Amino acid sequence: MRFSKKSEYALRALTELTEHYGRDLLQRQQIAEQQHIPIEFLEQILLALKNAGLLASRRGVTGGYSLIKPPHEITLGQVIRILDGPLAPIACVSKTAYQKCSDCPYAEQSGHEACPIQDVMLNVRNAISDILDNYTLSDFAKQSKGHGSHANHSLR
Amino acid sequence: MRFSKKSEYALRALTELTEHYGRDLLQRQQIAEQQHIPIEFLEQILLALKNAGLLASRRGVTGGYSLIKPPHEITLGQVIRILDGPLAPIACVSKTAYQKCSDCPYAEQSGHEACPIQDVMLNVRNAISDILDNYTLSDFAKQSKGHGSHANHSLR
DNA sequence: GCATTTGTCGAGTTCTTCAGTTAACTTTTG
DNA sequence: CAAAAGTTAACTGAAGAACTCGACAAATGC
Repeated sequence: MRFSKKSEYALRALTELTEHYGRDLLQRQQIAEQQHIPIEFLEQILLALKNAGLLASRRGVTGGYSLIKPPHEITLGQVIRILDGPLAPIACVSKTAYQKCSDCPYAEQSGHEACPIQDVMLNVRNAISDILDNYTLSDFAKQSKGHGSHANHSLR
Repeated sequence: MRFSKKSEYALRALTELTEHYGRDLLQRQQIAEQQHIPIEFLEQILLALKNAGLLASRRGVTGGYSLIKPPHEITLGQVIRILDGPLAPIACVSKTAYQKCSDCPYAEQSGHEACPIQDVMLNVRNAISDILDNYTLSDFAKQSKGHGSHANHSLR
């Protein structure tokens, strides 16, 4: 039940980019060094984030990447879905990529008796996305600076 | 961010075993047929559950498996950890299998400035285990019978 | 305009895990 | 002792994770 390195690296790279938001461009190499991420691997992560519309880039000697949207509009859920796919722990409870369980004996019978597993897993999915879809990059940056000042609106 | 088939099959097999708790033994084959699980794969799952102390077994012609503990004492969290390992989405927030992030620039510095990622991921981990460690096999069975009667104590 | 520096793109590589299979056991019962 | 069950370990094929490489395209600046 792990997130991939891709997601983790993406979040780390985005914290760097958040700190430079509205100011200057950051180059792959700078990010890679700051965050100890293999540069060629980071490259494809940045590309994915760019294709997803989160980053802008410029080529050439003064090139680099920058956030294209304000940090408080980018949620961790968005980022992780870009790199790892849906958050749901099993496919039959995914909102973004639902798939009927092929072999579950409870799946889609006529009387549509609820699958007990599906029921819990939906709770799990919702708990995860409640946190990750309400936590933005700006929350991130706040915390890494003034450690402790974060409101923690993801847990009651 | 998915649970494995092993975990899913384990939960499905355990619902069968829960229904027979305190009565008779269930054989691999019966479980496999009821739940459409490949029998040889199911076998290693049942073995893992047995080695973890959840099941008893008997060999021979009248053999089979049975729950060794009452269903209300077995949580889904226990089961999933047996087959999939820790629930934590990244290793540095696992209670059962903590590992220091090797490359994270925030990890364990002298002033131990908190890692912002670690902070959110700990919330995620706790949200998941709040659900899975409080949901037992007996909750499961209740729901698959009288669908809808389950108290749902895992979400507020 | 050519060299240098950066990003872009596609493919390849290595390693591990997932999901399932096979085969050689041991134990129990009739 | 044969048949039916569980036990154990090893094996395999496919997929995914985590990088790596090489050729290319655009921007800069002398």
